[in-house]
Amino acid sequence: MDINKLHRISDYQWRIDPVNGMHVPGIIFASKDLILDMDEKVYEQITNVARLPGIVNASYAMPDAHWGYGFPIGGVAAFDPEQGGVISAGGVGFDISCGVRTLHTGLTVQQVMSKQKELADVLFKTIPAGLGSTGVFHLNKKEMNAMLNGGARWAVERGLGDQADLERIEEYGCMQGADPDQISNHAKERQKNEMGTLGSGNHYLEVQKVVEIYDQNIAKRFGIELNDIKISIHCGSRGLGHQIGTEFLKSMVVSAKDYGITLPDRELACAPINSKIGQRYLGAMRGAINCALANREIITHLTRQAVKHIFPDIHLDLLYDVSHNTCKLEQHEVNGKRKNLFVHRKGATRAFGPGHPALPATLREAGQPVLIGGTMGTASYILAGTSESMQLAYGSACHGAGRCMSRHQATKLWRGSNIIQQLADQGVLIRSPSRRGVAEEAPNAYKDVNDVVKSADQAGLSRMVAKLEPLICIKG
DNA sequence: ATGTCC
Repeated sequence: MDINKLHRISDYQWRIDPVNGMHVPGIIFASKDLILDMDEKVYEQITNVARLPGIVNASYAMPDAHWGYGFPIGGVAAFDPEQGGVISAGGVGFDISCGVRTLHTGLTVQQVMSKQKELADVLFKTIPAGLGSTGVFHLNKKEMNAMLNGGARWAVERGLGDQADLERIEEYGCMQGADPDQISNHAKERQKNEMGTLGSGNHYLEVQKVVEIYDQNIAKRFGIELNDIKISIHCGSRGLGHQIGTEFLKSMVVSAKDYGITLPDRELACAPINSKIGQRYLGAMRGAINCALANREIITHLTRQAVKHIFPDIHLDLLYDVSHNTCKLEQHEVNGKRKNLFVHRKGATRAFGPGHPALPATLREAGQPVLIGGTMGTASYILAGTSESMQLAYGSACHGAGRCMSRHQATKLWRGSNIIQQLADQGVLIRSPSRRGVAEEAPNAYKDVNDVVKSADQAGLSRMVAKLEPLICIKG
């Protein structure tokens, strides 16, 4: 990106002044080097989002921002329903409520390393992964609707998770306001055999080691110590979310004209929040959020079973679960007034600061855990939401490393088998049904997660708490 | 991301 088009506010905050129909400025939170490496398309997309009706404050981009469908991935934008604000299927993304959860294990590095291969194999055998993978649970129509309404709470009620997990999930594991009637039978059909599956692409399950602590006080509150073994799960709403996104995107392109909305880009198809289709999408998307929460809960259940095969006395407790493709109704202060806003986070993590009422009592003083997934062979990070972040971008932070290369380009440069061998030499065991998938996800196809996280910390979006490195990765 | 194109 041409940095000369931006105004420097600080080393980690840059502004695009509103021009040509932009209602608000654009704000990018990133270091100069990360911005120089961003595609020019990201600039275009940030400015296009700023042209949508009812946008409040600014169109934001997180340090891991890259070119997405309509909105940039790493984009955050909030809309005011009282000012004609819109909701956009492309602003949420296709993999609705894709997210990360991290589990404590209580295992030592020695325990895991002495059983590294066995653990990798049993996890790979137990957790279905890959494109089109199906699970051991099959939902009839009634159960499908119960799942779409109940989320992780539905899974726990059926013995597929712990009650204690629920307070460690955004929305306490159940997104209110889901409307399964707004989800097509086709979307439900695609999902009925896919519960408890990882999926493909950048989705994974990782066994990780805590290698660095940056904030002892918050780490202690989160239950993180140096050399701890954690397990992180990254996946979303599978075929259901994708189908909902596809269908509503088409409908919103058509309906935009009816509502007098001029789209700066077809991919930014959207509808007024206070419109029939806007409300329908909201109900469907909330169902997909519950689908992703239930999916991660079931995968957690399967992971607990798998780990018990090798370590019978170990039980995994949930640290936290974050979603990073959502649109949520939240209260934020705008010019000194509390406003109800619909906050789109696409490839961006909610990062509420200390004291926020949405956080459970056990985490409220520390701030929300922000779980940042790396790539195979590189680090993941745990951060904490800050008070400052609430003012900067509605309490939001980055979500991962962010791609810097297309999947196609990656498969031209690398072979999956070589990547797996290289990582094995570094002590990281990979298990995947797809060699090509591994090549597409090669660590070097991503930005340096260390730079991304440092920018998020320095910009004030979140505070670095701990760094984790992978030992085992089950890759979709 | 995705029954990797209805």
